[in-house]
Amino acid sequence: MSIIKPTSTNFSNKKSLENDCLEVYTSNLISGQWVLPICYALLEKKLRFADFKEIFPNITDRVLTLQLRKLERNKILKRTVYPEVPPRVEYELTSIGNELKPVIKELERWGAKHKEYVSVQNKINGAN
Amino acid sequence: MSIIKPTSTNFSNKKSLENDCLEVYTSNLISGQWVLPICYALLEKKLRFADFKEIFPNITDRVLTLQLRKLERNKILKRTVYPEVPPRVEYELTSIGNELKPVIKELERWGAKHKEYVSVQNKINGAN
DNA sequence: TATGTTACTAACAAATATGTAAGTTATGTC
DNA sequence: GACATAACTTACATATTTGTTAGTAACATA
Repeated sequence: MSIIKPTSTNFSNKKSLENDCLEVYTSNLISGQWVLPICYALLEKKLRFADFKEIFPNITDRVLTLQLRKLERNKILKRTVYPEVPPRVEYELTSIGNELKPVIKELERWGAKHKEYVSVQNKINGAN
Repeated sequence: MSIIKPTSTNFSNKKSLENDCLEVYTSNLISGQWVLPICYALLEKKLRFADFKEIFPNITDRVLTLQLRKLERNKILKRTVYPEVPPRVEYELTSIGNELKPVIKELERWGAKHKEYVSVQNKINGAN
């Protein structure tokens, strides 16, 4: 999400891993601090740039733009610009974007279980 | 995965997002370039340090150590050191680690669909 | 006493992601 | 003509992750 060097070890490792492992491919598509929350919000309804800033008061214009553009590039959302002034831009999930729902649900489900697991383990081991 | 500043904007955003969104919580736990491949490999059987290096020839000792330690810290895997020389250390998934299987499957499923979606879209739009 | 083995660690460097602050654009309304 | 507006962009700074290279420990065996 910014400038990447197609010649770096990092880049080539990333590419070969995402080629070999579909789960890494997906993980790379939904990486980015605000990507999942953005998709989550879009599952409910289409949103404008300013809507996101209201939902996520701590995101900056720059990072919001970067993450939205990445999602657009990967066809997870569609960006519609209305030729008005001041500009109006709407973001909505594509069909494959909408299909992220079960993925997100699964992540949530496991996350809840993990939290529970950790708290139980900590009790057993008498952590404070 | 290394030194983090608990006072940075980045850190506090991350924390508040993972508090509010379970899917972000999970995503943060399975982030790290080699984490999912490591877990994937461990779903089949327990492995030693050198086994990982054989499976992933491009990972370095340092990064492998970092990622394994992160997984251990988060109780996704268990590290067993045998008091021998030369040392023998075995890594295996905990029960919650094993439960990552359906998560991984879901990520794979969506990834395959996404690849298909993108290729179809490209045909429609006459991309070369 | 020197060597080999395995699983690391340390010091440093590069790459990538995120954050800060200050513009810019185009046009309708005052 | 000056101003407000929404959705950005730019230049720069910081934070975090990943990679490179060169060790280290501890003991069994040669």
